[in-house]
Amino acid sequence: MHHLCMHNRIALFRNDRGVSRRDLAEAVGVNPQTIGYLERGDYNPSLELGLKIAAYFDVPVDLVFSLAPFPSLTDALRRAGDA
Amino acid sequence: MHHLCMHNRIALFRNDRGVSRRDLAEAVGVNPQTIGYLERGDYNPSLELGLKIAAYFDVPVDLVFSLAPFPSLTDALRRAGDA
DNA sequence: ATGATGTGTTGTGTTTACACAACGATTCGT
DNA sequence: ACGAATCGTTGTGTAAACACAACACATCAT
Repeated sequence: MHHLCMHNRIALFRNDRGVSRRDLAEAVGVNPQTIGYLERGDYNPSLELGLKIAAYFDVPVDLVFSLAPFPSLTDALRRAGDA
Repeated sequence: MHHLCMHNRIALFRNDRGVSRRDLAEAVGVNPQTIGYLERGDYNPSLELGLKIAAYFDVPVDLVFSLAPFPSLTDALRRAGDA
């Protein structure tokens, strides 16, 4: 498959919730380095792993992963009325 | 990663919309056989492919893919009030 | 000062998601 | 009766998602 790049907010959610890579990795059943690979975009997760990660953060998948780039955090917060 | 099985309703949506494997494959940019492999659970899609398929059917990802088994169509329709 | 913890990265394997070609079976249009 | 389209399946090859070990660097607690 020719792949257009995949965007994710794993690091964002992880920092927000104060959980380490090791914690997340353990929770979803992968190697801690795998989380690192995902965060820096070195490779794209399987759908299964994507679903597990989203489930761990208790948000819908498309809040964590998207084919289109995510808006900046500033914009997202502004739009959420959290200013 | 140790994987618990992945469920999908690709064939269901495909039949419902009257689209062939070739059509879907073409739309999401994979080989037609790949769709067959996915439908019969021979392997699990990448997150990218999962997102593309859900986007093609214009539904959220978790309507097409789930880590837990889907309810029977009968139950789903009953719950939807389509009886 | 030292040890624990989190992060970033690199390297070597294994497994699996894909591509692509090929074939048989069924149904449908003509 | 014939061909076209869809489906189901099998086989071979490649690229990428993983596992796991290892190491450098920073921060923080003791």
